[in-house]
Amino acid sequence: MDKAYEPKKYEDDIYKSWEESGFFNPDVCIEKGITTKDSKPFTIVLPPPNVTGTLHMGHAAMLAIEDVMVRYHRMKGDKTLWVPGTDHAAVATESKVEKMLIESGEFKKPKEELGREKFLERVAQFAQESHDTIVNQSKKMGSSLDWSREAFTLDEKRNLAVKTVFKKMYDDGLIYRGYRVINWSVKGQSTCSDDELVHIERPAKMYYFKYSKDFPITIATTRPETKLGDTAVAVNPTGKYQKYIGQEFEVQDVGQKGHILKIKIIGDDHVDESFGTGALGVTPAHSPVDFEMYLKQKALGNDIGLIQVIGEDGKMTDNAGSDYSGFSVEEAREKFVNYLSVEGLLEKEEDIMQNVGTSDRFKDVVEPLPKTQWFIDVNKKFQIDETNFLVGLQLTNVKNGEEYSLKELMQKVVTTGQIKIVPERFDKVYFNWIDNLRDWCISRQIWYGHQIPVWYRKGNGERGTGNGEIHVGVEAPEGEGWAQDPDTLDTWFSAGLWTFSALGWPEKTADLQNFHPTSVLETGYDILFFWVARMILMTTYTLGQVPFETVYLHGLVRDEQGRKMSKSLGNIINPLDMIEKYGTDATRLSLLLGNTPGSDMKLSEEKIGGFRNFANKLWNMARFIEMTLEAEEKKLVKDINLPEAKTLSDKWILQKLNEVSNVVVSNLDSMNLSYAGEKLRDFTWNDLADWYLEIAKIEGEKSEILNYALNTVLKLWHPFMPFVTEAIWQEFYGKENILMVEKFPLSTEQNLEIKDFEIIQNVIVGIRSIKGDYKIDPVKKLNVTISAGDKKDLLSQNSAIISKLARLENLHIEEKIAKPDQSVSFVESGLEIFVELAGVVDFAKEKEKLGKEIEQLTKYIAGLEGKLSNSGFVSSAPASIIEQETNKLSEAKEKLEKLNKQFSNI
RNA sequence: GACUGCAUAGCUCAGUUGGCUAGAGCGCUACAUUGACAUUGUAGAGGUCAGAGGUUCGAAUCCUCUUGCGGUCACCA
Repeated sequence: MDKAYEPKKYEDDIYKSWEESGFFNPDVCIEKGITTKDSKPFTIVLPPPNVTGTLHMGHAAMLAIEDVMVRYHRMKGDKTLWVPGTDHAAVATESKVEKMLIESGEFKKPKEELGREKFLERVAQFAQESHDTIVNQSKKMGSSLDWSREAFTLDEKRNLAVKTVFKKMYDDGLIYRGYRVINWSVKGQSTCSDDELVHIERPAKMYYFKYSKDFPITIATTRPETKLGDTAVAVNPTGKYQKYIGQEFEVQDVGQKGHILKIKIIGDDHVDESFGTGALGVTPAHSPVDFEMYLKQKALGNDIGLIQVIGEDGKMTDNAGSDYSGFSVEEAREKFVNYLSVEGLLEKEEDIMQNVGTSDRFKDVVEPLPKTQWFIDVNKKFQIDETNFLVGLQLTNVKNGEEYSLKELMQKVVTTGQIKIVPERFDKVYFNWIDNLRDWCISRQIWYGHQIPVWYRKGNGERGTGNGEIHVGVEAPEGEGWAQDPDTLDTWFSAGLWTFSALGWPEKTADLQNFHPTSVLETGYDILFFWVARMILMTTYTLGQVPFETVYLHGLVRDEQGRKMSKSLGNIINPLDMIEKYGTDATRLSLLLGNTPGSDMKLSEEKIGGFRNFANKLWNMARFIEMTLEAEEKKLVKDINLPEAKTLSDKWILQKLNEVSNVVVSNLDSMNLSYAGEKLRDFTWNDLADWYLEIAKIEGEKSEILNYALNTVLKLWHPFMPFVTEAIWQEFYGKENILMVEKFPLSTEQNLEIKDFEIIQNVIVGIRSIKGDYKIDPVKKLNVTISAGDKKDLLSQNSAIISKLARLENLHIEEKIAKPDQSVSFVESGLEIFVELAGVVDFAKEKEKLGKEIEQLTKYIAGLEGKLSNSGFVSSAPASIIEQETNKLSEAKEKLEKLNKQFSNI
């Protein structure tokens, strides 16, 4: 073995050997007897990265976390599957390619110049390249994904799933075509859903004005130009303007000569008297709230009308009047405000802070516009019909024939605990989101994505705005004159089907039977709504199953100052660079340890470097063990049983090893990956390397235990650090033996008494501390005398260890012995340890130190005594606690007695 | 505005159902160093667990309030 572990030398070959073994594929594992057909399944579908570029640290964290879970379960013998895939990411990818084509100078308006088909070819080509990069990077991370099952959200199989679900929802009346005010991105020339809006706060002006001199009510707005399309003024039904309700005004010359507004006064509870002027100018075409009011009035038989004054291009329409038509919103605003002020209609301008919705993708402020679009109705009830489901109805407390809305179903599976969210606090966030959820606009006016499976003819406009024939189906309709809706679906529609579409639905595949519902959905909390919630919606509706049993949410990876990593800040840590520099295992550990689910993690290069050191430490421990065995002319054995403990230290390390195995198992089961890893690191470095390996050098003849401990530790570490552990394993046992599919050390009941060893440790540490305190060269060998009482045999049996590790010249152990001259002492577990320090003992210092210790101990004893004499404590505390406290007290008292004696002897 | 998270050593964080003289890693200080490892070892310093009340025999842990910093959602014209 090399002196230092060099990740680069091993990683690629090892990954290749895993791939060649076929063990990423559960079918192969069954074939080779690693698991069985009937074993418990463990499934994760990878949150598919967008094909928009390369992987970042967030992806790396995701891959690392999921790979730990997957490798752990595979080693446990579960039928384990991790399905890879990528997401077409519709808008994100399309706009990225468009931008690239423009930047390359090849095109000015790529979509126009190329046409739909050619443009999509370009996008597909880019997506393919991105995909290849992503796959390679995922492999670099060591991800044990089953590549034979790879899926893409826009491939044929997934397209079939999308069309099938669309049709089903349409037939159930859950997907409908509706004329609504939607969020329009002028820049992107497409709708976006409510969830894709990012609200930003910005300064704005609030204008107070009247439509005309004789109009009775003043209104307030931040968007005066839209007021050219007002059709009503809403007032509180019981407020100060109550008397006007029902009146209708024909206002002449608004904004320009001849522009007439017909304004009805309506009552609406939504209007808050204390805000603005207490009256609201209703612009049904350009505000979702106003549109709701419009619908409400219409339902009451009062059609107030709707006038669209802003077009899809963000410019004023003819409806705004000839003076405004064709002007930009900003220009029109200036013009109209100027008009109002000249006419004396403007009462007040006020500077305010305003929240506006911007498109997350296109970064422009969205324009609310009325358009006919496709929506998913989240409130409409539908009947549960178990014959629709592949494997029947599997939702807790949901019965066949009952009626649910999609919202209710989404709530139900979490309230019943059928889906568990980790950390739990995100339950509330989830429910809060559902409570505020409105119908989901799913149609997008872009080309890259699943084209809506709807065809129109005769009397229908391009997007079916008329009342002609319509065909919704998986296949195109037969006959002449049909045209498919040119729009595509929101990328989250297909992503919502991911757990089951990736497993082959709507075909009745074996994978669906075997691996769905999936076990864990692990992803960043930032896409809880976008994706996780929508998968729950789609899967419960389509399959009558939950998509997954547990949602594990990780936090965002931030820089060491806690800032988001971004190009503009220049603080991006690239996972591939870190892998190159420190190795994959170190990079993985830095993302796995030292954080908790759901909270953001701060990452620094230093941290990664620290774990590189650890990987090397593990390597060198293995190297040492190999050399030790060689020296003893022993061979490392792969399948070694629990060896017999010959010495106290053996007992101790075997017990510790067992304890840490149990901790790792139970914490991996409860998904505390970080805690499991930290405990394992502490054991490996502190107990095994720093103590036991040092003792092995002294006691010798430990080949079996060293062999056993190393094997166990490599297995325990494998899910976290697959490469270095596998490298060591194959170095020892040959390339035909693959650690990845070895049996994970399961928890056992073993209870060896290790207290005695801890006494030895404390004696050693105590002596070392004295050396440190007196600034004595660690190499200098000292004489130590121990007054050991009934522990004399124990200490004598372990005197070699004490002498060596504490670097002693002579060690005298007696049952009872007086303090030698020129010595300092300490008390440990009833022992008095005297360290001879000829010439350097500073009695004053010694006395001061002892005094401090006595003082502290006295306080401590007083506290314990107080506790134990407190009748409340004695009567209400559990017996085990009382016993524990009693023991503490007697130990402390014994120690105090000895310290007092020493103190008076100085 | 509603909801929500966080505040523990210089830094990053553990601390699982209340039972600690409050821990780890990094950093810092001192010392060591030829055969597993300087990507190392040994030891040390460093904390009124944000503040104030409360519940309890017992609070870093539970409750209330205050302060500071985040996050998510939201139709206030």
